[in-house]
Amino acid sequence: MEDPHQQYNPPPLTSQSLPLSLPFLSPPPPQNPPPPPPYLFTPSSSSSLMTNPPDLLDIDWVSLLSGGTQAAGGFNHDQINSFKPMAMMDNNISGSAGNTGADQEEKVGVKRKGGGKMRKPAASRPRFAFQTRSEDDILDDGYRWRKYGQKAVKNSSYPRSYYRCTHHTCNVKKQVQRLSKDTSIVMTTYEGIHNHPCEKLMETLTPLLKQMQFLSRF
DNA sequence: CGAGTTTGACCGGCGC
DNA sequence: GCGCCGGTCAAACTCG
Repeated sequence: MEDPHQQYNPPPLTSQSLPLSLPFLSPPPPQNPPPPPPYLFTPSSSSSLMTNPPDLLDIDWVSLLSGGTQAAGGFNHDQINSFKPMAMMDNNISGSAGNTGADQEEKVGVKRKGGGKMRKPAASRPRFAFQTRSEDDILDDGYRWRKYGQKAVKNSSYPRSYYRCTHHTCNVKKQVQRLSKDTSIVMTTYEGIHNHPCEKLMETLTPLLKQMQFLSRF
């Protein structure tokens, strides 16, 4: 099948062209009612989304994304070549069988070996795909991931790797695949929204916070 | 020893 | 119905 990712060839990423809010970087704020979907680029139609995201150009996305240093949980944005918002693409991301969008907690009880896809009807989770120009397949986004699978993909000489967020309450997944057409580019697809703070961010901040708490007692 | 990776098996959806 | 394919599971393995 066609690689749907090829349908959109975003321009090289500049400091002006990153999405405002990324679900895998920003846990949903404690609001009530729940916050709007994390993908803030909401074009009038999904067809225009891929070709010309209109609302992305006047914001310093890199600053927003990186949150300071990479060690503090931001991307190494030098790596980021381009992005493609997948949230509107729903079941279009990969696979002739469509994507699962399956929440594990949505399982219908039956446990079996080898899994297979647990489909979740209609309402799929937000998805984002990034193209990064990097020799490393793994983009350091500040979260911790555990690999749970790897598959050779048709029409691609490189396997696709499957990762899950290691946080016990978090169900975010990502897929990583190097493009066979341009082997310097890695396509990373995120699925879902982290419901916890960035691990590295917390690692960085925790000592600082403790020190602040200690000092504030005086 | 726990956490993470590897890898073959398994499953469901889709096209024919 | 069958085969293909993508996604997931889980046992075995590796690593720190």
